[in-house]
Amino acid sequence: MRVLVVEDERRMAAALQRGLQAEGFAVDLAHDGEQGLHEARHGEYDVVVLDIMLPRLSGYNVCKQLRAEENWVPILMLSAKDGEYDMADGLDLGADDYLTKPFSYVVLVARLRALLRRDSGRRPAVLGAGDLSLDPARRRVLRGETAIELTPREFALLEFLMRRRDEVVSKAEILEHVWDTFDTDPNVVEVYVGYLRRKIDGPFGRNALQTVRGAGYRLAGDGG
Amino acid sequence: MRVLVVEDERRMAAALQRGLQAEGFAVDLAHDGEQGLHEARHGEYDVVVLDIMLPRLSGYNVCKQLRAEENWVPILMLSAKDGEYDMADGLDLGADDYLTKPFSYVVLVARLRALLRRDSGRRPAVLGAGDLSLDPARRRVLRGETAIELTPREFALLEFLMRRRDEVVSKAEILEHVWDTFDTDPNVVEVYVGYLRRKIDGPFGRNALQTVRGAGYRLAGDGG
DNA sequence: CCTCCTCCTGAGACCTCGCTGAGAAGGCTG
DNA sequence: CAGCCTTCTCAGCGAGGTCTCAGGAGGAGG
Repeated sequence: MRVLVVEDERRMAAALQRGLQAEGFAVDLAHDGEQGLHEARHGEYDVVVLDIMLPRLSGYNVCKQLRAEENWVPILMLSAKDGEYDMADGLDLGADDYLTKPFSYVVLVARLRALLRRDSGRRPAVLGAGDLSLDPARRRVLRGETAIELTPREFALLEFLMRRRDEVVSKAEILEHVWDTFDTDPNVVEVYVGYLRRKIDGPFGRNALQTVRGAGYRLAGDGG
Repeated sequence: MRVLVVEDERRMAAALQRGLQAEGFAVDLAHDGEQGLHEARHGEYDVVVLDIMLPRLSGYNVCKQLRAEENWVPILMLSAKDGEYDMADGLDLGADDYLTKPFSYVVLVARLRALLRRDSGRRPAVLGAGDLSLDPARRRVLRGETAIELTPREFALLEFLMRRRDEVVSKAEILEHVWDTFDTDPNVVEVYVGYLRRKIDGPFGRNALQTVRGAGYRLAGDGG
């Protein structure tokens, strides 16, 4: 899941970046309104966290501009408590949610998750593929009744594949969303696909995670 | 435990915040009905204290709206003595308890604790996990028959984990709910988990409080 | 059948995360 | 003020997780 954080205050931006990355998000930063608008337009983000008080172009205007361009990426606005802007205005302009500073970090994460859930047509809380199931909130994976232990990286990879089950996803795409880089050796994806297979395919070789030569990987919707 | 206080009168709001914080609650404020509704919807509160007389949207309507949305967070209503609304109306609308102003601060805390204890009537007064039990009201912890002495911080941590037993909770979440901060060094959580383990795992090493590397901690429902 | 290329995998280096003991700081009690 | 308790910080360590590398299997194309 890719998040764009538009925030001029460096310390706050860095703290958000670290925190969200720890939660498994891929985080990009923009430090003023113009840069933020540019990134939001061209990057493919699942959600944007947008401060209101920004140099060059206020978050208020960034939001207005994006909506005017028919860009409906979910936006969560941040405002200072005594801000000159009323938060209700923010919602009127097309923001999906707002938080007042100082806000709690866990609340931010919870609301981001809520936005992501809402946006994609009320995704079920638990992802499934055949008798394979993954619960992002509880961070749990089951094959039938038995739990499967995954490392953080393995979990992020499986979650990404399950969200796009039956689709072929390229290694570049996987690197971008799960590793948050694009110039890394794609071999690391192969290695982790290998790890995952050993864990999710169970004793008698299913084939949940298929290789599509020259194109990428596909997670079979029936779980193999 | 997180509390949302919706109260427009600044002095009263500030007093409640200070007082409840001293009791170990994490307190957020909202100053009008709309803001309160918004916060209650999106924040993850364990209980909401809701004044009836509010600008923009009455507490009465906030409560009605929340219940209409299937949001069952425990609500304690506050009303002025001569209010136009009857408390019975409040309870009809789905509030869980009410207090008439002027109320005694001690009574307020007691009722909040009561609400948390029953958690809208679905949870027992005493939290349990195997032969581990914790009584929030009496501030007492037992492993089987033998009492365990905990410091306030240790107790708060264990209570939080027991309320969410079997779930994986991140260090950030723990910091948020038990320490009421989010940019603190997470090491303090590790240290306190260590303290707790030494006290609750007993002489021959159970494993009630499990580490989920890269994700957080889980309190096993069977007590280890 | 041979060659090229993609993908798989075991080994191992490296680094991060979580645990722990030591102890400083602050508050409360006697 | 001394002694005790609680909270929190810090630094070192060990285990576990991540990633790189190189060799090999096997499909695709000639």
